[in-house]
Amino acid sequence: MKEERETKKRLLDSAKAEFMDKGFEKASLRTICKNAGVTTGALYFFFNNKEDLFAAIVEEPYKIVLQMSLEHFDGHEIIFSSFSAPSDIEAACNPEEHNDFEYKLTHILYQYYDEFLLIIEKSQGTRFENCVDTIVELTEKSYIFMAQKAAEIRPGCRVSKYMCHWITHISIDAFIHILTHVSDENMALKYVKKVIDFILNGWIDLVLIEEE
Amino acid sequence: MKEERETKKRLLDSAKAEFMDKGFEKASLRTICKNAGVTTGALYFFFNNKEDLFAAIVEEPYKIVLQMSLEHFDGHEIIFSSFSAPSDIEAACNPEEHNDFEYKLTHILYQYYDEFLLIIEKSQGTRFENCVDTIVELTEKSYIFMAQKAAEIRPGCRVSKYMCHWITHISIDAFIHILTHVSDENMALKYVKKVIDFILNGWIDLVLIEEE
Amino acid sequence: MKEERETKKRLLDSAKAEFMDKGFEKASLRTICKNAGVTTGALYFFFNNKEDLFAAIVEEPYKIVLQMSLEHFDGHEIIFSSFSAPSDIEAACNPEEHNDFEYKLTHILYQYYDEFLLIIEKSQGTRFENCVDTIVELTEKSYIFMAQKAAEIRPGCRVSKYMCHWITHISIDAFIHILTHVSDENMALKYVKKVIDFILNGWIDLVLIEEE
Amino acid sequence: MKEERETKKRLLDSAKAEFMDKGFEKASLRTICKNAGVTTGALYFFFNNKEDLFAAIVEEPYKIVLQMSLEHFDGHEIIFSSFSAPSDIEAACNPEEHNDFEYKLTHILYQYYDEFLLIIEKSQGTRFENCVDTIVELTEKSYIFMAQKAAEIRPGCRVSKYMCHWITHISIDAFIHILTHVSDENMALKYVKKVIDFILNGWIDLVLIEEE
DNA sequence: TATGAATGAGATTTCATTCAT
DNA sequence: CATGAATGAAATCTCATTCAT
Repeated sequence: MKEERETKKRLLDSAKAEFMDKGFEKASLRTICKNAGVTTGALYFFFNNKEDLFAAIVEEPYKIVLQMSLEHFDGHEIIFSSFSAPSDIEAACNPEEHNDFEYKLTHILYQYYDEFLLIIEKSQGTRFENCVDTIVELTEKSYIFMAQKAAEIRPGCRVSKYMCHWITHISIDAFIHILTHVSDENMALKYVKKVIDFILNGWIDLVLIEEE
Repeated sequence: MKEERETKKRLLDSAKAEFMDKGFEKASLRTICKNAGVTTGALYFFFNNKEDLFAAIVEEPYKIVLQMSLEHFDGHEIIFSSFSAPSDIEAACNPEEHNDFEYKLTHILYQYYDEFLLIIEKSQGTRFENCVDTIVELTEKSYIFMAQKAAEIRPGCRVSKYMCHWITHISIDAFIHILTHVSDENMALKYVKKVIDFILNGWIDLVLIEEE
Repeated sequence: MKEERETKKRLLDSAKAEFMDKGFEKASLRTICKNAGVTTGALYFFFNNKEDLFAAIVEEPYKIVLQMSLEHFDGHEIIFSSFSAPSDIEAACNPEEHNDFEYKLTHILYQYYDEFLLIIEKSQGTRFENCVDTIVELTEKSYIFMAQKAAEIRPGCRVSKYMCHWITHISIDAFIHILTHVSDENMALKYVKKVIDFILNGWIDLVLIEEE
Repeated sequence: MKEERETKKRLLDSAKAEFMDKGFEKASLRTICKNAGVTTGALYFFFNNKEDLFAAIVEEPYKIVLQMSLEHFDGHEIIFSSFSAPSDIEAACNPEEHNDFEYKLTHILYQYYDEFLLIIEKSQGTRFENCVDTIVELTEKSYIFMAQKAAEIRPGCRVSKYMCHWITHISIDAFIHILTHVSDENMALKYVKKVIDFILNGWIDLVLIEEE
C-alpha cells in the first residue's frame, strides 16, 4: 500500500521535473520512468497515457482556480445587475473591492507554483494549452457587462468588444507575468495591487468609444 | 531560371503553411516537400536544415523591425537626455508624438502578417523563439530612462524596475495581441492608438513608487 | 527470460556478422535488425546507439588484454629497475622469459578471435579505432626503459626513440599479423615464438645509436 | 585553356585536402567542389566518379613505385638464379647492395608524400585499398626465392612460407611507418638503413625451419 | 566547360504505447 | 503492482550521381 503510493508519487515528482525541464511534448516518458526508478510499463498502470500523467499533476490546481473564478464572476454579475446610479460603477471600480478575490487568487497561484508554471508555460500539446484563454473568456464577460452598464450611463458611447477583450487579456496576463517573474508571494501581492490600480484607473475610457 | 525560383518558392510557401499549421518542431519536412512536389533532397539543395528554412521565411521581416526599433530608441534617448523641465516629460507622453513610430511599426507587421505570426506563435525550437523578449529588452531601456527622468522631478519617488518591465511587456504584447486578433490594418491602427493612450495615461503612476 | 536473452544474442550475432562484413561505419543497423528478426526500435531497447552495440561485442575482450598488458608491464619495470650487470639484460632478452606473457596473450587473442578481428580491422569510427596504438604506447615504455638500461652499460651509445617506437610497433603488429593470417592457435604460437626470437636477437643494435 | 586546367587543378587540390582530412568514404564531393569554387556538375566533367577523382591524385605515384618494384625484383630474380656458392647469398644480404633500390624508393615516397599517405591511410573504399598488399605480394616472391636458395645450401632446412610473408610485410611496413612518422627525408633514409640492417641480419634464421 | 536543380535511397535515432508475464 | 521486451512509424539529414541547359 505504502509502496504503491510511493511509486505513484515518485512518478509524479519525476514527471513534474521532466515536464518543467522540457515541456510536455519534448518530455520523455523513458526519462521520467528512469528517474522514478521504475519501468515504462509501471507508468501505464497508474496513468492511461502521457497526457493523463500531465493532467494528474496540474488538473486539481487548475480546477480550484476555475471554480474560484466561476463563483467570483457569477457573484459579480448579480451585483452589476443591480447597478443604477453612476456612482455604483465608480464604487465597483474602487480597488479595495477587488483585493479580496485577486489576493485569494494570487495565494492559490503561489501555493501551486510549479503546477501553474506547467499549465502556463509547458502545457503545449495537452488539453491544458488553452487554459489561460478559457479563464480570459470567463473573465471577459464581466468586463463586457460592466462596460455595458457604464455605456448606458454615458450617452453617445458604445462598448468596444475588442478593447474589453484586450483589457481582460492583460488583467489575466498580469498574474502570469508576476508569477513567472516574481518568486516571493508578498512582493507579488504588491505588484498585483499596483497593476489592478493601473487597470481600473484607465479601463473605462479604453473600452468606451464615442459614437461619431 | 524560372523553374528554379518556382521550386524554391513552392518550398517556401509549403513550409510557411506547414509551420503555421503545426509549429516549427512538429512541422514535417516530408510533408513540406510532398506538398511542394519535390523530394526531401531537393529541400537540402536550397536550405541547410530545418531551421534555415524557417529563417528564410521570417528573418528579413524580423530584421526590419529590429532595425527600426534600434533606430527609434537610439533617437529616443538623445531626446530624453535634453529634458530639464517637468513639462518636457508631459510633452513626451503626448500620444501624438508616438504615432509616427507605432504606426510605421504596425504597417510593417501587417505587411508581413504571416511571417510575424510565425515568429510570435510558431517559432519555438528556433533561434527566433526569443525575438519578442529581445524587442522587450530593447524597449525597456527607454521606459527605464524616462521613468528615471520623471523620478528626478518628483521628489520622494523611485523607479520600480519590475513595473517598467511589465509596462514594456504589455506595450509590446499589445501589438502582438492586435496582430493575432485583428486582421484589418486600419482597425488595428485605431486599436494601437487607443492602447497607447491608455498606457501613456497611467504609466508614470505605475512605475513610480513613493519611498516610505 | 529465455526469449529475452535470445533476442539480444541474435542481435549481437547479427551485428558481429554485419560489422565483420562491412566495417563499423558502413554496417547498417537496418540490416542487423532485419537479420536478427526484430525492428530497429528493439535494438535501441538493448543498446543506446550504434557504437554501444559495437562496444557490447568487443569491449570485454579488449579490457582483458589491456589489463593483462598493464599488469605485465608494471611487473616488467620493477624487474628492470633492479638491473646492474650487463648479463641481466642479456638474461632479460632470453626468449624463454617471454614465453609466459606472450603465450597467454596469444591464447586470449584466439579465444576471442572474431572480437579482436573487429577491433583491429573493423573498428574505424568507434572509440576502439586506436586500441592498437594504445597498446603500442603502453608497450613502448618498457622498450625505452630497457634500452636506456642497455645504453648505460654501453658507453658512447644513446637510445633512438624512433627505433624503440618502431620495434614496439612490429612487436605488436606481429600478433595482429599472425591473428589475421593464421587461424590455428598452435601454429600461431610457433610463429609468435619465432618472431620473438627474431626481435630479441636484433633489437638492441637497432635501438642503440653510436654517438658521433 | 588555362582556366580549364585551373579548374581541374583546383578540384584536385581541394580533393586532396578533403580526402586527407576525412578519408575517401567520408569525404564529401559537395565540400570538395565548394572549396574549389565550382559546382558538383563541373566535377563530373573532369572525372567519372568519386573513385576516379581519387585515382587522378594517387595513380601516377603508385604506378611509378609499382614499376620500380617490378623492375627491381625482376632483376633480383635473375641475379639469384645464378647463385651457386653460399657466399653469394651472404653477399646478397650485404646491406650495401640494397641501398640503391631502397634509397630510390624512399626518395619517391617523399617526393609524393601526400599521395602515398592517401594511398596508405585514406584509400579505404577505393581500388587502392589493397595497394600495400600488392606490393607485399610482389616483394614476397623475391624473399621466397632467396630463402629457397638458402635452404638448398643448408641441408635439413625448409622454408617457412608464413615467415617469408611476415618478413616481407614488415619490410614494406617499415617504409610506411617511417613515412607516417618522420617528415624529414634525410632522417628517413637513416632509419631505412637501420631497419634494413636489422632485417637482413636476422631474416635467414627466421624463414628457415629445421626439419624435425 | 560548367551550372544548378533534383533525385532517391539510404542513414541513425526517438518515441509513446502495448502486452505477456 | 510492475517488469521488460518489442513495435512501428516517424523524424532529420546526407550523399553520389544525373541531366537539361
